[in-house]
Amino acid sequence: MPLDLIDSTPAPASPGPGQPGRPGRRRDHSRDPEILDAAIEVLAEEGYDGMTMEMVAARAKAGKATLYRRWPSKGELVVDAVACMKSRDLDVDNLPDTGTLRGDLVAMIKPRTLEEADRKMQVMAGLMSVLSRSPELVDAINSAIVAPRAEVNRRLLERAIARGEISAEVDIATIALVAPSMTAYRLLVTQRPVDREYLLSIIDGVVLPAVGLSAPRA
Amino acid sequence: MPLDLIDSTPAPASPGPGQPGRPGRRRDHSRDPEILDAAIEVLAEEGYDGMTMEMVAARAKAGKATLYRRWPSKGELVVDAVACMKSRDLDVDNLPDTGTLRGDLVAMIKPRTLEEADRKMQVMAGLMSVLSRSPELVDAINSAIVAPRAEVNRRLLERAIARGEISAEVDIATIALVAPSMTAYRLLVTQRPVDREYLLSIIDGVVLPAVGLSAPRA
DNA sequence: GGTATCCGAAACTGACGAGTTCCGTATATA
DNA sequence: TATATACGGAACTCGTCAGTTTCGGATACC
Repeated sequence: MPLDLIDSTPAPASPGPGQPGRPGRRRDHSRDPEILDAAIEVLAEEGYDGMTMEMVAARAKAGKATLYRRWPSKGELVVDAVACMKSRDLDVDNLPDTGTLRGDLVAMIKPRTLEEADRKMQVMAGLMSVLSRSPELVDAINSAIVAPRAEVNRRLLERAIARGEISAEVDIATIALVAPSMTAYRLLVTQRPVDREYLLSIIDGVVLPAVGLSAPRA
Repeated sequence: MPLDLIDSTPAPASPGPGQPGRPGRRRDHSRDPEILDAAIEVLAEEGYDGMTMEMVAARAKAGKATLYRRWPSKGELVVDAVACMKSRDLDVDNLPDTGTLRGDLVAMIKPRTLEEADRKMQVMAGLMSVLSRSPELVDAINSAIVAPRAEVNRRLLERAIARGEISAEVDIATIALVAPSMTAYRLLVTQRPVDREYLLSIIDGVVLPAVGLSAPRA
């Protein structure tokens, strides 16, 4: 394995879109998203080492040369693809408010969301063994996958405190990690499905009791 | 990637230690443990795809040919190595009893245990991207790494119920997964250390509140 | 001591994949 | 319509690694 995910050279004074020396310099970046999406798909299915540039090119109906015209290496393509994976999902500043913490948490369980989380975790799994050698990949994954999940829960918990539903003494930071951690573990480690039932057992069996609430008609 | 981790042929009617046709058939399996240990080490450091048979052989001070004399393929060596990784650690039927759930949980935090869990998680990470293609690897990992961790917590929780310290209504199965899930997430996904402090925040911030107990002088 | 067997080391084979080069074509500008 | 550019596709180089073969040396058994 050529384990330098990223070439250490700090970018050759980026030429930019309009190059001086020549008049007609047009670079068509319109197909970049297709390529990045293809990379994510292959990554989720095959993992970093299993993914080949040929697979990505084929999936994006592009030539391998085109990939190398845009990204200097497989590693950089992957980092870019992960960084561009930020979800079309719910945004953190505009979460629906059901009036109760349990309602808010349960409202997060939607097929669309589950499916997207699933995909992200597959990508995660495929990159796992490479993470320890690539700080930039760790960063990309953190801001695209890891951070958003905990942030949502943190907001919901803060709101519950604000409305007086739960005590301000609870360890929000840690509790916000419970669901993300347990779903990731379920999916990655034990290889079992994260379905509505499992999520409800986390909410009603762990999170709510931990903040001093109880599930409805237990 | 040659993604047939295991050759599908079901073992050719295992010759066994004493072969009939020939008189002097001796197979020295005394160095198998060294080789398996070496495999685990390399696996933890490089991941499945990064691990080469040459690395394992060198680490075990053995010849590559010797490896292939004992295991038919890299995949089978890895499955075997993982299966033989069951810890020298505390056994599940003989857990120290401190008299309180918190005491029991905190007593599990020992450098020795942390370190071993760490190693296991590194191996886990290295195998992650391969898991989806190898059911036998999933099984091996489950019984060597995953199951024991939750089992310990389940026992401690049952004991707490038995002594009347916590209610029998709590969702033991799910709560027993909290610590394993959160430590795995911390280590694998967020790449931060699982130290005493983090473990205490799980115990005092999530587990104890979830079962209706509270941390000492919060 | 003779013999059979297993050992570690090293050379070898074959496949595969990253990255490069080349070529015929499509397209946008002029 | 002429020209330049980037395109997809295919052929190429080159390193690496799984798995095999070969060999000289050590060791247990007779």
